[in-house]
Amino acid sequence: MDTKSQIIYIATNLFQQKGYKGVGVSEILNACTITKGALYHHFPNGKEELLITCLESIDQAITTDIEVIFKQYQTTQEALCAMIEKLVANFEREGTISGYTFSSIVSEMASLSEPVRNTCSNLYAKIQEIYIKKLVEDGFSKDTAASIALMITASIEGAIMLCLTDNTSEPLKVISHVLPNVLKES
Amino acid sequence: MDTKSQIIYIATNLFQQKGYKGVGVSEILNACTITKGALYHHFPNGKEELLITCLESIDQAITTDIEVIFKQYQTTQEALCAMIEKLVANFEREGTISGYTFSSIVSEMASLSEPVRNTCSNLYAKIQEIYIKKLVEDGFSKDTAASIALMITASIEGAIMLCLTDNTSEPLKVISHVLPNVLKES
DNA sequence: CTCTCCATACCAACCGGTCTGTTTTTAACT
DNA sequence: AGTTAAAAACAGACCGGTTGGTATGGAGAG
Repeated sequence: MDTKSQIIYIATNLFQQKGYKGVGVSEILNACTITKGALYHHFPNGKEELLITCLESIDQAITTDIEVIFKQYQTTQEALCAMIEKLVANFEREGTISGYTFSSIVSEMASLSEPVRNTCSNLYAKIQEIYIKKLVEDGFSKDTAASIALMITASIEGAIMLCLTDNTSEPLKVISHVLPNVLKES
Repeated sequence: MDTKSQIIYIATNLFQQKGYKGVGVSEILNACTITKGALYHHFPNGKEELLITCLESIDQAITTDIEVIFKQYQTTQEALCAMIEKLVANFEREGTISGYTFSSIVSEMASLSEPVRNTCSNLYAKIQEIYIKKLVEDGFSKDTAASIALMITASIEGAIMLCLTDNTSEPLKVISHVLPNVLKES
């Protein structure tokens, strides 16, 4: 793997765990066993440019992953269950959700950097698009599909946060059981 | 208002907006128009002690506020609608949710500081307790009440995050319409 | 005279970022 | 194929500014 990809991969993990300000440039350098010259060669605009690149990398990872799962299962409900199960497994294995969320960055940077906020906004929109598409296939109208997709996104993100605070995978499991109620006609 | 209360009040707002690492001690000092001597007199253990005090202050504010609303309305659903409406109004007035969430601190500090993580965990538990109590009054069993309460908390927190990223109050409004579906028998 | 409360000067550590110089790879020309 | 120039990739010293935190000293109240 080339240096740039490695930087992105490692920095992404760090940012997800500790947020933007929580990770120092030198910490990234140590983790990658590179020096400042390398980092500022690939990311001349520094840390924030790296963050945005990482966010786009997360975007790729999340959306393709979700899309794969959503193609495997017939209904939205089944796909959601499988997806959350994967999140739970991920959490129980690594003690943190890596790769599926970037809430720490959102809540930290939304009020500080417009570019970052925008990138995150597009990311969430893209994820919801996948849900909406499947929901429409399930027979929902476009409007209700959009509402449900938002509800799904919100509750999963919130549940992940509760998992981190409580140090249990329970919240995600509970969400998985309650979400079907949202997938009924309104 | 005495100096200590003022520090807590102002620091709480700053922490909610920018997270823990996002706020410098000197920034707090400027906002309070005090000096380091005052801060470290009232909080000898420094910034983290101040944060935890702020979290407990948020706890007080949130729980009493929610409790007032939940006593005003008959059913959980009505109370929730009123509560979210208040959040929406707050967001549209101030451009940010102040006083009702601390997600930025959670996702940032959960993996870094056990004391902070624990404080946050207790906070969320306390909020859910209010929901659960009302839900049991509505006729739900204790187990399903707990599940629903968690779902409510998660979706609201997630919706707040989406509001911040999208810079709209729409997500909260949508949640308000979808949440009733969760309040049916499972 | 003491104790709470606070102001100020000071500190080492670290922050993100720049700069210059060196190595390594690539491309072109003979 | 061998030589060479240019460009990409990187190393590491250096910088001003800021970080959270400490130590000292003074003002005012009891």
